[in-house]
Amino acid sequence: MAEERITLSEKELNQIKDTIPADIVLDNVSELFKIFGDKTRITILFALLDHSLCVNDIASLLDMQQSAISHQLRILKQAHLVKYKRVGREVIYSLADDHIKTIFDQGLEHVEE
Amino acid sequence: MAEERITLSEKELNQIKDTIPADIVLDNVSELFKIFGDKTRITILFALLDHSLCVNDIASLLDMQQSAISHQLRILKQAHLVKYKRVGREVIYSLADDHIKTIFDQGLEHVEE
DNA sequence: TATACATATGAACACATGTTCATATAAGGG
DNA sequence: CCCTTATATGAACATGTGTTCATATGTATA
Repeated sequence: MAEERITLSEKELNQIKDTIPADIVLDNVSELFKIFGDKTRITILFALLDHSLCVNDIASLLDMQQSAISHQLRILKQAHLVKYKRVGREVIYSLADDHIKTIFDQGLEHVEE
Repeated sequence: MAEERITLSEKELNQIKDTIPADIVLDNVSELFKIFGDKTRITILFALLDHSLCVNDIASLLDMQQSAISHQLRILKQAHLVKYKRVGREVIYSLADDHIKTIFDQGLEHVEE
């Protein structure tokens, strides 16, 4: 009986390799998801889906210290996921990107299975 | 001049709180994204988008040790992101879910801005 | 300008995470 | 049966991460 070849040849491996996104893209995508992969941050983003909020209100909503929220907002800022404007003493944060909702919806769908 | 109220009242905060998904959902969604938030894992998933692959071939593709790949596959298994079947000595892994591609596409879109 | 309020930030700490190494388990071939 | 190949797994280790605490910065108001 002819042996069934399971392990791929080098040529086949190279063809598959070509279908995988470039290294830099993999870095950026995993970096993006890493940011979503924290409960505090994703809760902040969900809260901002429909409302612009100042830091203290976010801290109240999540029942967390203002400092912890500030640290996380800095991370979200650096990833261009939120934007902000100063209004008097307060700083109002809002979402920077429309993809976020779509990504979350897909995540929710997967989770709800 | 009437003071402009910026900070939200407790009532308003509660209304916003109601729009945020339940705690358990936030746990699950952040857990899901946390899994995507690792370059090795997301590369494995990209490779599996179009092909079923055995462990060694995945290790070759990523140029990583078999052990590291096995550990990551276990995590992907536990999250129901991949499924597997044993074929002789080999174990063939494939994607378990169709949402994955959609989520990745959105992630790529965000990154490519 | 002194004080209070809102936010940001650095250091420290505890905890989580990913890889490696060694080895166990599983299966097929001689 | 023994040997080789394929995969899984536990322990150890180094590194990364999120929160807290203390404090700095920025802004308004008395």
